[in-house]
Amino acid sequence: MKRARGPSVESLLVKLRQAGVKITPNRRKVLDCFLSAEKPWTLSSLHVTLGKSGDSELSSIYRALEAFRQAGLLEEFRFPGDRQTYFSLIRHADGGQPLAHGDSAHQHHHHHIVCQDCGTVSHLDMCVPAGWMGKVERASGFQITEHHLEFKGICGECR
Amino acid sequence: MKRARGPSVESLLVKLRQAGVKITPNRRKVLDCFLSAEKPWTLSSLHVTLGKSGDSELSSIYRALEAFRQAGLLEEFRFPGDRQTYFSLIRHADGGQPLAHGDSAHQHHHHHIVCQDCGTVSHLDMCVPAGWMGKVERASGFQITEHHLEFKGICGECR
DNA sequence: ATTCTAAATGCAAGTCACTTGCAATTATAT
DNA sequence: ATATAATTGCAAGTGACTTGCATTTAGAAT
Repeated sequence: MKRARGPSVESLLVKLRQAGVKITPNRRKVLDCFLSAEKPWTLSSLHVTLGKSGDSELSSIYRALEAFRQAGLLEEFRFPGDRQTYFSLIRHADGGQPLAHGDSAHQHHHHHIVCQDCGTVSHLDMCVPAGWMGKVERASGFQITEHHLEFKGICGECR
Repeated sequence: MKRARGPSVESLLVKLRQAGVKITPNRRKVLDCFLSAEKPWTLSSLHVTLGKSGDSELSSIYRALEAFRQAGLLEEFRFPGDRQTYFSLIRHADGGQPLAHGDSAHQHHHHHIVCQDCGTVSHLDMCVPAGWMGKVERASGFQITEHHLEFKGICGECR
């Protein structure tokens, strides 16, 4: 599994401040989860983790996720057949700074891949070829603003 | 929007029979929805449609969808931020016949694109380049068995 | 450091989209 | 025509959020 450099704590806190999001002890703990573990989190997994040590309320975590997402820190995604919503830190192409506005279409140059045996979720630091995206736009007549690509497969361990 | 030829009624009924799925009036109506409308259906949209004319029970439609999916007729997918599960007929690459077993990884050569303004869902009869999928496998160490790609954008009408 | 005020929290209750249990029916094979 | 495994209708249950509201608190302004 590849370890990619994510955004710094400071840049995230600045973003939150700018969005008018207050940093409470609970929210700091939620943020730390995302910073410390190279994996997508769910509302439930955060609640299990933070419930023990930090006894955070489910609804507070929920609202923290919403606030973080609206502030542009998190992206959400799902795997087909899975009821839960996953969240992970948005890692910008330049490794920490936000891209210019309007480039949102290709902002997240990574995707997710989940092992169908052990459930491990791995990041994939590559994106579909830009030229292919152009083909999609021409073929569909749509102007693409977002795309979500998720993989299932069998990881190296399980093979 | 492109109109692609889907599987024939007969081939679908054969598949269901083979899977031990009985064809009841209700299930026939569900199947007809998929055959008549070039769009993904949800449990709820089918219930609204069939509730009026055919007064089908929600749970029966639910179980029909499950049976159809297990028999290999339907695929399910979701759009991030959308709570509902969508279903659409699996349209094989050759336009009606199932592919050889083992080719499931690249069986569904189409994806979906939803307009963020009007909500229209359109099929996209193309798939990521096979060479790129190979790159993904090498980069991740995973053997890919499934991939799901959904787009959001602005359709020709809304632009 | 103290005050102020918009935000966040805890708790409880509500919503939505399924999902299941079970007794009564019914599509199919024989 | 009969047997029987599948399906149905109805009701109840589950999981994952999502919201309302009174109370508390982070962070800005003194």
